[in-house]
Amino acid sequence: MDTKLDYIKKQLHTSGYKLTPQREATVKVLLENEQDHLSAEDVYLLVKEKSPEIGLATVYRTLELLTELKVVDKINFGDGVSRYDLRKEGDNHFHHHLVCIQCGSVQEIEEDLLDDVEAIVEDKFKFKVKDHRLTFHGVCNICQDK
Amino acid sequence: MDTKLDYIKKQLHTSGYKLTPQREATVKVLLENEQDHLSAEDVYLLVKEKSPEIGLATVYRTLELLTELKVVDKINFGDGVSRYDLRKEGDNHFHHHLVCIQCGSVQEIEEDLLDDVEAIVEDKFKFKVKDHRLTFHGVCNICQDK
DNA sequence: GTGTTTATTTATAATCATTACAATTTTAAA
DNA sequence: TTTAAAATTGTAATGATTATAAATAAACAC
Repeated sequence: MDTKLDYIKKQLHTSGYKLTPQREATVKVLLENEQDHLSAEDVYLLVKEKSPEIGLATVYRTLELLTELKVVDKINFGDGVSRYDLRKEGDNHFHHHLVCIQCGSVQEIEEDLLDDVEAIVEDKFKFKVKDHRLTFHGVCNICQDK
Repeated sequence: MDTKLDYIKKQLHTSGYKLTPQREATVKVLLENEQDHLSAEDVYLLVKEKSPEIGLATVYRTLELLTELKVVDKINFGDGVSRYDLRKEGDNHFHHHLVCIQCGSVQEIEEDLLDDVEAIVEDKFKFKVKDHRLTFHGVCNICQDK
């Protein structure tokens, strides 16, 4: 059931970090809001509902730690706040995002779109690709129907 | 000779903005440092060398204006500052970037890598693509030779 | 279990990039 | 030139994030 949570716990443990109640609560919030792109403040407020004693700095530190462990990706849509996006277990690259310039919605897509492109980059520029970030800006299907 | 500068001046004018000495000085700095990815603070310091009376707020406002006019792209490499990247005249999308995770260098590439990918996104997700941002993280050719 | 060392958390203060503000200056056009 | 709108300046305010120091909790040897 809770395989994702277990996976993340194991990641923490094997990297030598402790599993504190605060870290567990933060991870649970991320798992319960997988489709959203929460800011640190968002996460803080949600964690606080269940664990009111948590501090904002702890949430920041935990998110930074999870980023380092590649459990989440820290992303930025240009609105001045960092957002955190849970990676799929074993995924080796970022989700791609479709940002609607009319309604602001963010859709996440999982497709492997860049295999060919990465091959070109590696070959032509002798650049060893480890990861990528791809965001499209445009008009979502809902806004197109207006 | 100064076609790019002229082009930008025209863009300002046709959009109803005035060509002030501060704006011109800012644009010149961007043109003289095309390969770099300058932060607002970087631009401010460079402009100040030639035009010491300029204010930081003016640089911020000018860069914002140029972003709006699509003369520059505001980009973010996750280090807490926005950087500004001059677009090629008539270009309709962002440069792509190769960020080296070892030495931190940023290489800019101009290739049209995403035409096929955009077609897939438009078709499969009914998302009308207007622009995109693509960054690769990996190891540059210099660091590979170590 | 007790004590000890180290990691973690907390609350708050500090930092840093960016934006807002009010007063002043400049621009462009009548 | 006069004038009205636009732009700039210096500074203050904002807001996200990070650093700090004291307190707490965890792991581990004995």
